[in-house]
Amino acid sequence: MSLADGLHSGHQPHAVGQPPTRERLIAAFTHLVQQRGFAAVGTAEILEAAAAPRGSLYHHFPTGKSGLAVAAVETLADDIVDTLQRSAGSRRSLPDLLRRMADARAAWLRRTKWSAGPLMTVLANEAVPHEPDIAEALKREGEAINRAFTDLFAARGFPPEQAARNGRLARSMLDGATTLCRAVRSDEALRETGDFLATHLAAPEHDGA
Amino acid sequence: MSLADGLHSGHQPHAVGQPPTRERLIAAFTHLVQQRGFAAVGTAEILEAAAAPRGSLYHHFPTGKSGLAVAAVETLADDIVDTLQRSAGSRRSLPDLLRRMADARAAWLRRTKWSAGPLMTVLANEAVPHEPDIAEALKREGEAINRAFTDLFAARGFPPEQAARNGRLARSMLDGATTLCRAVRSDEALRETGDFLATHLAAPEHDGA
DNA sequence: CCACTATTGGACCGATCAGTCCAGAGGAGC
DNA sequence: GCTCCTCTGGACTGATCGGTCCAATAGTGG
Repeated sequence: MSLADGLHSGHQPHAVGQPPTRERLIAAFTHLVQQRGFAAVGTAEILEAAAAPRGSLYHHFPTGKSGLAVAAVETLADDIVDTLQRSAGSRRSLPDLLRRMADARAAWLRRTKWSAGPLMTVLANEAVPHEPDIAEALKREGEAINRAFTDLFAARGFPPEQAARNGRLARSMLDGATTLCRAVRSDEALRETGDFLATHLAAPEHDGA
Repeated sequence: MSLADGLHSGHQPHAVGQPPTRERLIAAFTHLVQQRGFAAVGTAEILEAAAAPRGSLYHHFPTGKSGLAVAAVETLADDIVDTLQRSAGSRRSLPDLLRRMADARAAWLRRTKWSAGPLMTVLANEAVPHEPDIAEALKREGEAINRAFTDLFAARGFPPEQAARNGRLARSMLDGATTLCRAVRSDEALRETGDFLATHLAAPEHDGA
């Protein structure tokens, strides 16, 4: 339901080489909200960035801005889960994979000059109490991502319970370090987190619970 | 410069038993922004919660909402640093202290029904790129908190470099778990993080860097 | 070629936004 | 008691907000 579902009936009147309006809206929303947050980004700005008229937004997302947010969260979470599944099936070692995740985030922060944060983290910090649809999407997709992390650890030989725990820990450590790095404008915490994940979370545990 | 600095000259015309306007504004701002974010909270709402007229806001904070945010960040960070310093001087063990921090956050999230996040995390996720004053306050106060965490580890016998690293890791893990718990509306990740901090970060390291 | 429907384009709306301005209130120092 | 100055109270403003509405457009199946 998230990608290229336009095959149930004809009619894709967008210029070739350009993604259809719905996807341009999602991309523009994601980009802007990652930088400035949900409430601070107006629909006019999203529309302009997506080069779409106002009517299109409310055609594709009848519930408006919050519907767009839900779609953006779903799209992004699908991407993340896909990437994690591909990682789980790859031949790389777990320490290597975890360190690469931290490195990738650090590189992203540096590239964007610390101006962008992870979409779901950004939304979780402002939309939880008063936007039920977004809160539900965050919960649902967040759990899906946690499951993908769990599978990653399980595929490397961790027993189910430990895999689930370490998956949650890895995710929250990466997100926490990302936010801290953003606040302090330094990638130090992410580099340390990568090291720490690789050396302390990646090997099946010796001690008990 | 942050508390009870009204002694340079007379004139505190507020009703006894009620904090002065400036502090009521900071408290109202902090409370509201922790729940819904900086951009989503309007000045009118802050004013109403603080029972203050509009003129007072721009009297105490000539730069308006962002000046209020800076003061709120400074006030809160001072509190956090104080608490950490008191912890460092206490007789409690480091594992105990770390676990208590995680527990305290979990209890707070449960009490607020997952509707509140840490002020600095909330602001870091929306205000960094386009509000230079707030960004600077977050950087400055964030580093002060990191230093307080460092001192806590150093006071328990960690060599300086390890203390700094573990301090940053502890902070980012706590913040990351808090955000994740908020998104998923469960305190599981925070409880696991408390355990993990206590068992893996609290004892001076055996292995090299 | 004729509906039909999905999509676009944009005018328009009331509400709300952050911020300005200034007239007083009222304690403090002389 | 007069002056001074901090602080309050609130009317006001232009801009912008998210959302509604509908006419025009343009592919598609019949």
